[in-house]
Amino acid sequence: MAWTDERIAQLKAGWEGGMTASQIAEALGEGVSRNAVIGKAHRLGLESRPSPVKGTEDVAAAPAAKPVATAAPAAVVPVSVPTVPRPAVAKKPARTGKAARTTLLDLNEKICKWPIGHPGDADFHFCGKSAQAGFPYCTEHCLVAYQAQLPRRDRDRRPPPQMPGMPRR
DNA sequence: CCCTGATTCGC
DNA sequence: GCGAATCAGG
Repeated sequence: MAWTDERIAQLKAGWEGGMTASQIAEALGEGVSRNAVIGKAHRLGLESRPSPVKGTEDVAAAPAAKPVATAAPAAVVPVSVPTVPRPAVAKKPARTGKAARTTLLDLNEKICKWPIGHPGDADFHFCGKSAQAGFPYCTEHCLVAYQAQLPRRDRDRRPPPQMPGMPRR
């Protein structure tokens, strides 16, 4: 897939907004690897977000003039917001703002689909953490979703509440 | 094992 | 220019 202006803008927005390379790759859609994102980010000169592995050192070496550029990117990205349905992700955590929420459009096999809140509510979203391989949820929510069977005598045998209009078995 | 970004290098 | 493979680390 080609790096159109729009996709580059999306990449920049994500990168500067603090999304990880793989998150950006997922947001950009199928066929985009995190390597592609990182490679492109570097070629764009967007470089050097503190890598967990590379030292953001500068300890005694730097003579004071290191402003610790971690300050908020201020007004990040108006991007070129199209008037048409956007494929995914319009998130910009805005650093100090609220966390990026995972919407329906962000979901894929690798993302925890545990719902947070109620559908229809403005703030309804999904867990969004990395799903356990082979499961629809992250480890935390797998623990909730998949529980070991209790011994029969310990189990609550009352029938579950019946929803109105639900067919009876 | 999961993940992170960085770098290399054949295409 | 692109990105898979690899590296190096959490």
